[in-house]
Amino acid sequence: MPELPEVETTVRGLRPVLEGQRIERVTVNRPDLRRPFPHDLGQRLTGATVTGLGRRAKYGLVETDRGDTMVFHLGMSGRWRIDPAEAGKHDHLLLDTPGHRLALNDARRFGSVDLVPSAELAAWPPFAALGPEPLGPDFSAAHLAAAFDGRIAPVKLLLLDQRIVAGLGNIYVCEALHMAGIAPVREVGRIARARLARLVDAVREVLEAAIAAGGSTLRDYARPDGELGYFAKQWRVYGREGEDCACGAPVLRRVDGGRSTFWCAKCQR
DNA sequence: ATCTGCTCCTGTTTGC
DNA sequence: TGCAAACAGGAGCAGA
Repeated sequence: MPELPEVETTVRGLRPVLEGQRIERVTVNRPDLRRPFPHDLGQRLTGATVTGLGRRAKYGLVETDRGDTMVFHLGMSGRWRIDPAEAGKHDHLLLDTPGHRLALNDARRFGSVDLVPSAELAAWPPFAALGPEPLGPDFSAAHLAAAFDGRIAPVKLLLLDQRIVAGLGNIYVCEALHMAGIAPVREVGRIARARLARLVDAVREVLEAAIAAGGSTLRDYARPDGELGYFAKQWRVYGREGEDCACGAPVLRRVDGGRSTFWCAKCQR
């Protein structure tokens, strides 16, 4: 599942083959993913030179010299294939530069591609309400305390709220809560400040470890170069229902609205 | 404003 | 063996 670390890994993988390159050809094999591509995507990208790559939350950013930024979201199954040996069944968008072919492949089509004037990115509706980057300076215990104040929702739910912190998904929220010793169902308004500080540290630690490992994988995530990430092996609770936590107690799983939560009732209170 | 629950999509895994 | 149901889940939205 591409969460922040996987998107960061993807961007880092794309940078050497895209930065400074001219997009000579754009092929749209299918005009939409989760929502339609911009109708003039090909026209606006063809001939443009990529001036930089970046990331905001779980979105990848491809900035061009035309004043546009292509914003992509990988959804659940999205990945960029670099110089694929053969056409993939779900290669929805192809970008050809003088040296490489890039294919955006997304079997489950939960992803998106948009073209946004670079100067208006911050005000672009999907970005306008995003919270701070979890690896940035504005994500702190004080920030969480303010965001959680007076609310009764379970902490896991609010950590998934991109308006509070931008970039966490189901996997890393489960992992960070375990690392911080906080139960997923804990009401946010009843978490002591010191524990929020631990949570902030845990979020940063788990994300940085995942980026260092090259991004996680479940089944269908691949790095841009096609190599599978391997951080999955380091998960403490995610996907480990019934196995022993490091403390010896079993890892538990519950499902809310079709979404799984993994935790240890002994370590997390 | 907050919260719950549903929808989208399809390849893979699980269960009978 | 074969087929159906479950499962993965980010984001957006309706409705209470």
